[in-house]
Amino acid sequence: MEASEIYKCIADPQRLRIINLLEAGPLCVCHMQEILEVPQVKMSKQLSSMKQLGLLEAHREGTWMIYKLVDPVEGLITANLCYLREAACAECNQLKRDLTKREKLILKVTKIENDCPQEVCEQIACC
Amino acid sequence: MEASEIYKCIADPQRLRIINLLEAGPLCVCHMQEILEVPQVKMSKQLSSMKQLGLLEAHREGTWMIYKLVDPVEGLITANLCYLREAACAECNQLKRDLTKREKLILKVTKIENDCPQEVCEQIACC
DNA sequence: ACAGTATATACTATATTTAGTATATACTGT
DNA sequence: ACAGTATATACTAAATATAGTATATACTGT
Repeated sequence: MEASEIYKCIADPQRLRIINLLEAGPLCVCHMQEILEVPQVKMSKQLSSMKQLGLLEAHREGTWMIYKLVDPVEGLITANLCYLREAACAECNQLKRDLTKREKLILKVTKIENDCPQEVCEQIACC
Repeated sequence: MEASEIYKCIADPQRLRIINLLEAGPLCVCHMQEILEVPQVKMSKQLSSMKQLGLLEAHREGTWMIYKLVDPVEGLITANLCYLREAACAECNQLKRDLTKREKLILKVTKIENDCPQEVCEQIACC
């Protein structure tokens, strides 16, 4: 994977936010949509481009698609997330807020068992 | 300066090479052109966009324009150059070759005093 | 004032990226 | 088989970025 491709990817704030979220653990599309407040098409297209690039992988869990960062995470990604989280800028605050929102959402969906069947809850990070 | 703007900038391999060169010291446009082997227009336009973005600054020295990274260098830039130079990838080798070429060029122009008057030689890094 | 060198800009053509609407696919529970 | 939910894709319009040619500007030395 070329460095320039990775930079192009994270040059889009929305895509950077996706990576930031996934670094904390796998998530399904609909939850990312909810956290980032973007329309479904946009979410889906961005995820698919990042998957194609080789940064993400996905598997199906019922009707959900669960996305996660490939393992091992691309070093350039890790280095930049690490840098940005330390920095004190508007963009970085956004990333932190997203992580908080993620925590809350996970707590919520974990409690409503109808929204998130037990066997799924135990397997994946997003519920 | 937004992180995404910086990523957009270094997402272009050519611009990354320029930054990599300037991190080693100021250079005039024609020398960068020679090292990177790009047409004058392209060089000039890229430099001007990076200057506008606030990454570079320039001053005139006779007919030459000497470009350098702003001081202090944007942290995100430093962090990424640092990372890339350690990495073992095609792009990174290119960056290293550019620095070698820069050394050679500087040695050369320093010796030919006609090409590079003494008072300029002492002031700027590129000759 | 003029020729030469270095650099920048205007203008245009072309390619790339992004966003939106509509539609398709994959799966679940009834 | 059918309705509902989640996700992906095709197609199109619009915005952005890039590259090339020609021309302009800034300076130097004669």
